[in-house]
Amino acid sequence: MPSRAAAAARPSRFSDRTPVRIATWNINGVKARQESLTRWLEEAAPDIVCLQEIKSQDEQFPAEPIERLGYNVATHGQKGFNGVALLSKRPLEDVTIRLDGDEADEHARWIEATVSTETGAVRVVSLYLPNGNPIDTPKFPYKLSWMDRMLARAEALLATDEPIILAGDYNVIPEPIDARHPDRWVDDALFQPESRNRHRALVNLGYIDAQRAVSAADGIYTFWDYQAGAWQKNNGIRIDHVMLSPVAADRLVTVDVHKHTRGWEKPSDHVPVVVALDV
DNA sequence: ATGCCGTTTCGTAAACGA
Repeated sequence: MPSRAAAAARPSRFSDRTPVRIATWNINGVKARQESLTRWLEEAAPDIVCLQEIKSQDEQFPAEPIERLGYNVATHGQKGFNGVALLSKRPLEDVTIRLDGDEADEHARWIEATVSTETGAVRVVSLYLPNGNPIDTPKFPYKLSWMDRMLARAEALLATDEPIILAGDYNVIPEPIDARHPDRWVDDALFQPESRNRHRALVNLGYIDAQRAVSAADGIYTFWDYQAGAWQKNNGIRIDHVMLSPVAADRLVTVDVHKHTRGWEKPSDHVPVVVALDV
């Protein structure tokens, strides 16, 4: 009676509701990836999607084909690069953009919204953390100050009762096991102690790395460079993360990396990460 | 290794990414 055994093994804290599935995906250009995005939305059917690097202004964002699949759309774009978006089958409420702490920062890297569920509501953030390379240029201190601003916002969000989901391209390799060849990243902004320490500070605030809550395995990657046959050699890194507040982590059911999309024609260099929450 | 590849832009070379 394997099915009965599986049902009995299900932790009792989970309900019989269908979990809410929340995804993050750096699509590296929403217009270039329009077909892939539609295909993936149809096959994966996530409830909420956090997109990064849409590389599109709000007016140019191809919302219609996405809305036709039943999604509401909120974007925070800019011309040429950066840009984040939220897609949700349920309405996106109280949408806010930008990260507090630097009025002069014009980069489109942060969008928040509340989505109501059967039992309450969740606050979801789609974030695109600065790359920071090369580290001997102003780009690296910009990354670090941006992370300090993120930590302040993350802490403020914990004061609410709602489960918080901070999902996106963090451009941080948290640990050596998150890279196929960690030695090759020692001079890179993604693997600097200052970057990793700030990511750990997010954990110390109480946020849980959803992937690490379900698996301690190495070899779990979300990005493979277009160059030098990185995908063919499985030379990957794990830099796309879903960070959950304690209340959200208590409801975590599964985490899946949709690695197969990296093998599609004209792929993004990142793949989606999908978490299921019983909320 | 100032390289590799891919997207975008007042474009056909340069900026940006990781």
